Amino acid sequence: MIRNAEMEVNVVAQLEPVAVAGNPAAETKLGRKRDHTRDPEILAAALAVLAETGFDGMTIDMVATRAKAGKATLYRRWPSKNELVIDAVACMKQGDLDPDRLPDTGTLRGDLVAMIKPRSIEDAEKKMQIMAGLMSMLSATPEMADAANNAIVKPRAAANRFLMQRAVDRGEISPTCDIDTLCLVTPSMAAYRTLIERKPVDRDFLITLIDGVLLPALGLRGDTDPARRGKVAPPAS
Amino acid sequence: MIRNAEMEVNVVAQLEPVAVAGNPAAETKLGRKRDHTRDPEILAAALAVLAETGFDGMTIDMVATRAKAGKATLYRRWPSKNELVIDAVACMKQGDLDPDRLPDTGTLRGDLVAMIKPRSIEDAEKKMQIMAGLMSMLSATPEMADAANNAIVKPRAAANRFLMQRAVDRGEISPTCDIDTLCLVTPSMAAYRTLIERKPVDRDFLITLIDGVLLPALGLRGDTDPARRGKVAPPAS
DNA sequence: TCTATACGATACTGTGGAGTTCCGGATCTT
DNA sequence: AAGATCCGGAACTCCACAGTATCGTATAGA
Repeated sequence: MIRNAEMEVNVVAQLEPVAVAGNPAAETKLGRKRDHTRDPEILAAALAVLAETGFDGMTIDMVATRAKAGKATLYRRWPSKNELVIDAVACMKQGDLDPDRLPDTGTLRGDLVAMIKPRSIEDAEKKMQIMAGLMSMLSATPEMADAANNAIVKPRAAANRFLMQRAVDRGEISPTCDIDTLCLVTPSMAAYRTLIERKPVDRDFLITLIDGVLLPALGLRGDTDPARRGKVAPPAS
Repeated sequence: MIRNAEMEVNVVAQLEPVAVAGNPAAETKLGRKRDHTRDPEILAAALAVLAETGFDGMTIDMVATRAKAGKATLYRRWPSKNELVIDAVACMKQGDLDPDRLPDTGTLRGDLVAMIKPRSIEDAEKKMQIMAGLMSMLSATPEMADAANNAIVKPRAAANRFLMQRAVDRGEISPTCDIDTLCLVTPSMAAYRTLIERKPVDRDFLITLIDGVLLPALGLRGDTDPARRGKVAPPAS
């Protein structure tokens, strides 16, 4: 499900022999080279299994089977299940939220509404499933918590912060607003709705958040007219 | 750590012989009776282990040891680990959030601030740990999801809703406010902060939420914001 | 007192998964 | 071509834990 074939892979343990001075055997590697183009496929398989079964329900065999790889291959590249999962989560950054590609409609509400796309919702939902599968080990493995936070929540919060900051810069909202807190409202409440309430994070819910929480808290009047709800402002440019 | 010794215990499988008409053996039970006063201790031990290790890391032996009970005793009362945990979660309702005992200071801000007590924070933190430990199985076991939602989040949201509704009733805030959404802001963001960000949910954070998110969204001016920004429509009469 | 049962403690069984090892075949370097 | 290393696949070891069985002891009712 990961489309970005050139996804950057930061394998935690590279497992390559250290080039020790005076050790000629370490300088040139003979034999077949490791096919690193398969790393992303394996990590994607790990993410898929993780989302479906959670960390504890996931087995290395499941990942290997789904990636059409051998279990030994996985252990040649990652020293343990833990490190494989940490790597998989860390490598799932997705470019949907680059500041360059964010909407720019001229109003904060237009920008926020324009970010609601079926693709974006679906993507967020899958990330939430992964987060749920990781939850139990976050307290025991801080590296996992950091990886999850950096890959799943921070990018979305950063996008919201960017849009809000731009609204501040053009004078739409007051610079005294607590943007750092408010940009976390949507991710937090979407997570709660998905993981605990088990209700869908659909367009209506997100519009409710924007008009009932975010904009009022920023000193703007939410659009309370149901007839106008969901209308996206015409693209700027 | 559960002080309420009279905690109600809804054992899922009571395991008592059904009094079948015509079966004399089922009517009178001989021998030593089961000591049901120990049920709460066992469930409390299960909750403690659950919070510390998560569901998958928790073993029946850990619970038995902490409860100073034998493993067989646990299996005499609950048919499986799953049912024990469901029962433990369902029985953890705590009376700190009765509508009768909620603060009544005359203003919504006063009420919300008055709910910030060290005891309350500590209690919420432990519940969050339990929730994290359950996360991975919520999707697989709906009964668990319901038990967790009912015992952990719903009571707090209900308390917030009660305070906000009272503010509506006395005309402090507009009845058009989306109270059902706003009463979930604090629990959601506290959960995010605890479980993913791994920062403490302290008094400062909660005050920030109240003054930077909740009150502005309800059309009230937060305490820390000196500038009077966009005004929300006055209460409809 | 006698009997049936609960109790804590401990040993035991069965299963499932992490991690390892080996195999035949493929692919790279020299 | 030859040797080294990778590959997928499968068998293997090791261990932790759910659940069961059995012990001697304690306590309830008859």
